[in-house]
Amino acid sequence: MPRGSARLAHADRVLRCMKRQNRPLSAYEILEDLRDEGVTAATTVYRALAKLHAAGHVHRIESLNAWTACCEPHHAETPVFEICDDCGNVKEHVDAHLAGNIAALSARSGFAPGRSVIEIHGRCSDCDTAVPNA
Amino acid sequence: MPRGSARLAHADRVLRCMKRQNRPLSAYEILEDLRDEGVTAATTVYRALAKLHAAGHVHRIESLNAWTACCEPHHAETPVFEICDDCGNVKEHVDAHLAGNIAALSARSGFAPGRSVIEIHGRCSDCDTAVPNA
DNA sequence: TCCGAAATGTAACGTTATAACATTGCCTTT
DNA sequence: AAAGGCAATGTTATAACGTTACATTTCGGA
Repeated sequence: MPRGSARLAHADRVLRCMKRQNRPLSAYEILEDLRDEGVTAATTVYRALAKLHAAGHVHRIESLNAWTACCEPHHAETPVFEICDDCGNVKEHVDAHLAGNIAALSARSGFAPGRSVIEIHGRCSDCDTAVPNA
Repeated sequence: MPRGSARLAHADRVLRCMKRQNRPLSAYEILEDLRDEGVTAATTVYRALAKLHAAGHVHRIESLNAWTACCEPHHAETPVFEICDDCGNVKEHVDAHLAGNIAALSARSGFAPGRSVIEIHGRCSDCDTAVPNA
């Protein structure tokens, strides 16, 4: 492995790895993917994910204990994930209506909202078409 | 511990334990709480939680890896949780607007929605009043 | 060149969840 | 009463996910 160019690059490697997939990856799956690129420890992956997450480049899917690349840098918006329980594909949305609902609900109950987790499980159109009645 | 009445009761004990708290508990916290009531293994707690969850008596808070008692048996509705990151309190809501917008979003994208996870982190009114600018 | 901050590695540990299999108590049938 | 079934529980081990602590390496700037 190129020892001289190893600096600053692992976070990039992690992000590239995630973008190669269209499904959420666990930190340990990323680790396995990147072993031959010189990443050897879970710690490194988690540190990279923390940085990428802080920078808005990746999201954590709470209901899967897994991580996915952000489709693009929409900074403050709350993402909505549609998760196909069949093929594992995840699609990211930003929906102003949903965000408004959350704000309204919080306002009614006197709650000061911060980050929101919205994850919809189900079947994507491909899988649903393939096996309509499952 | 009453060996004769130990049968069939652990799920009830777990539920009672959860209702004594107004915050989500991890399975291992429940286990510690119930050691002196004769529950000795994580497996038992998880089995009880699975049954209670299937029956709609408890919810899992995905973003906390923890569990909370259902406020009341609203069966098919998607619950919305407001989670105070300060005091740990969790409030459960049912919001028809949110549910409707999720359905609408899914319809637009051809996704067949099943269960949804909606968890709003922030500060409850009590904590927000106590320390308005934190 | 030397220093310090940031990145990484290593190892151990903590937390959450499940698998595999044995055991116990209760209930029904005979 | 004996036998058998069944569901709940226990025991043990392990998988999966995540963090901590500390040493080492590397890079960039004074």
